[in-house]
Amino acid sequence: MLNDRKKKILQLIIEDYISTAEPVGSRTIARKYDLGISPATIRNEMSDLELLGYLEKPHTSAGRVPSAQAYRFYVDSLIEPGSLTDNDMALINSWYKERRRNIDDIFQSTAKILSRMTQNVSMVLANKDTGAVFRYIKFLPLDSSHAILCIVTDDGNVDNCVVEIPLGMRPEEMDYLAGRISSVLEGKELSEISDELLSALHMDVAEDKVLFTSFLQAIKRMSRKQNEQRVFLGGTKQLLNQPEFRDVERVKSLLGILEEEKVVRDLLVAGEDSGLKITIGTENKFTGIQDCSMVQATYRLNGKIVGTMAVLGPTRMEYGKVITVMDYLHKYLKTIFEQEKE
Amino acid sequence: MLNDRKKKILQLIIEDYISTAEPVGSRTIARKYDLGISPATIRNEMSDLELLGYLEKPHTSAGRVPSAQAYRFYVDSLIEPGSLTDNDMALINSWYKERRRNIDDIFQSTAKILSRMTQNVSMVLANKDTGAVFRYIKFLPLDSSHAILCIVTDDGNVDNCVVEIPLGMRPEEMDYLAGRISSVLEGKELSEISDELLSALHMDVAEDKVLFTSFLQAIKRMSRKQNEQRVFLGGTKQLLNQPEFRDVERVKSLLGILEEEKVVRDLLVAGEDSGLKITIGTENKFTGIQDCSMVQATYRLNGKIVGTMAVLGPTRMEYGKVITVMDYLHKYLKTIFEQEKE
DNA sequence: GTTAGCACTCTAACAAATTGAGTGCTAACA
DNA sequence: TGTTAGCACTCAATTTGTTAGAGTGCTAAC
Repeated sequence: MLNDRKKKILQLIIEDYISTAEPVGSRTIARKYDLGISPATIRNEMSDLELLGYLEKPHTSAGRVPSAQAYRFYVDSLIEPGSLTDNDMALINSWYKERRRNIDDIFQSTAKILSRMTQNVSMVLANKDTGAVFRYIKFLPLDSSHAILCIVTDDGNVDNCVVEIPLGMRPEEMDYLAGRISSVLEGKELSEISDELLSALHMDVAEDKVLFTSFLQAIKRMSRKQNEQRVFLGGTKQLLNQPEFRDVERVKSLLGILEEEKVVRDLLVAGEDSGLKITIGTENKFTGIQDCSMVQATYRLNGKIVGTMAVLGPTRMEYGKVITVMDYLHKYLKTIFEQEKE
Repeated sequence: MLNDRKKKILQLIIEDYISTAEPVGSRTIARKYDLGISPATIRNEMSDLELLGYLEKPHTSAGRVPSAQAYRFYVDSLIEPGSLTDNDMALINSWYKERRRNIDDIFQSTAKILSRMTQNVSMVLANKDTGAVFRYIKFLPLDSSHAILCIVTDDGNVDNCVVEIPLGMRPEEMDYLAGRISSVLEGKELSEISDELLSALHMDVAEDKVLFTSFLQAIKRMSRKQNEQRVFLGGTKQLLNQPEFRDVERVKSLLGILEEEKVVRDLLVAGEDSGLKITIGTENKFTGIQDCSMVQATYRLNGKIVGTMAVLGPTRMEYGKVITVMDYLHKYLKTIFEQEKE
């Protein structure tokens, strides 16, 4: 185990490196932070820390740089939970208010805020299965040959599509049909409306084939939408602010990965189990981001995963800040979602 | 006026520079393209072209580079209309099919395709005012204290929101209210439903204040959505492929501009009048992109502007290819929109 | 255990030398 | 008169050389 002084020195080196991106030398530590010991002593300690695998030298006469192991130790043992400044909180709140018309806007804002606050790329995965329950369908007349089919769920969502009215069908007949379909599906969760159920229904109302096909498509679309996971990215531009990404090639390769929605989704899903997950460098098994770190937080509502958010950046990342921001966003979202459900 | 040989040489220089991004020297031209004249002769011609303002020298002993004037001449007189390869057309068609669920997806795909085919940033502005006409509103029951307010327009769009039912109000009363509002607004274009009209309506039904406010919000939102212009960007990542943007600072500054949706919208609206508009370098009056060129095509349906698409990149741009691609997309969209309207 | 002193190392920054692509001019040629 | 070979000249880019500075590791003294 490291003694207190080693810990302290290691912490200072890590934090200095995080903020400057420059290798840290013994004199820097002695000058900047008053530890009451001379550079030579610090040098000896650093030499030990290097031997123990916590520090690395880019070359003989540069300062030292934290290793992945050092970051791991840092996030596990050294980091102290911080809190946001009032200013930051006010900023976040105002950014959320900027544009909030539907639930997707909230996720989009979260991604944006996360990246702005951390100067890194952010990813938000929204699980949409809110367990909405089918209520009824209804046909609204449009013109002589078309009607609008509305599917109403108990969360107040309405999906609709235009359907053609079969020749000669009267409004009462359509209402009757709507009633029959409704009574069968009433109370079912959208996600549990299976193909079997629908085809059973089909037998029942087979006479009105055209109309039923339209209905089938609409309900399927709605249930798909319901189960859909959506990915929101934020701050891909922020990458360019990080000295690690001064090199255009590196930017390109990372952006290439982020462009593949499927990859991002897999990446996020892989880390969903634990509440807060921090992967440093090669701890992450996805190729292409193994020189990056990722902090991911998954949030649940009544035990169900609602979404997960992550920050991706160079291993030299402000882990403390990231965690603090995520924590705040987490709480903020919680309030919003609970309020949404009433 | 330029004689044929000068034209030919200028064209070769421009095209060589477009494809290599390197200043073009007299020997290169003589070697690559068999004009039957020696480098010395070409040198004399180039010297003339420089005097005439078509060529510029980065420095004494580099080759020469086309001036803005040269590009202008090129797009006006030298460029010959090309056509897409079968391969490209197949690619475009498949990309369009990839994801097409609603009208926005089409615009998004257009932006994506445009950027992929041209290796530059693309912008698509979608005007949404389709001239939809108000038909009627309808309340759908949800639970004892809530209903869903649906606003139906003649194009088959339904906007909906959950409203609270005033205590003690019976369904018949709500239907009556819906009928009254509907009869006043029926047949009006959403964009012409003014505040005055709504407040006049308010006088009329003032007794049901809570419900009416909800309705007001919904109709306003719908009319806003109707007039909304949406901007779709594509291929901001492509920037990094252009040698002109090897410098991270330049990338940052351009991305900064593209991030401001309002700026992009203004930029696109400014060039909407003409069918095809090419601005080269400082011909564009917007600051920040004056070292870029922009090719913009505006498409109309029945005389009304439906949208406009543009490609933004370095002045050294494959104008011919860009125009060809846009032309194809234009035709493709036309088919889709006409089919959409039936 | 701590520290001052010092030789040693290695990069980054700067300067000087070299290379090579390209031009402009001139004189000769068809 | 238009074309071309030849040659001196220019200038950025590359290479090579030099220096300064930051940092280390070791040793000996405290």
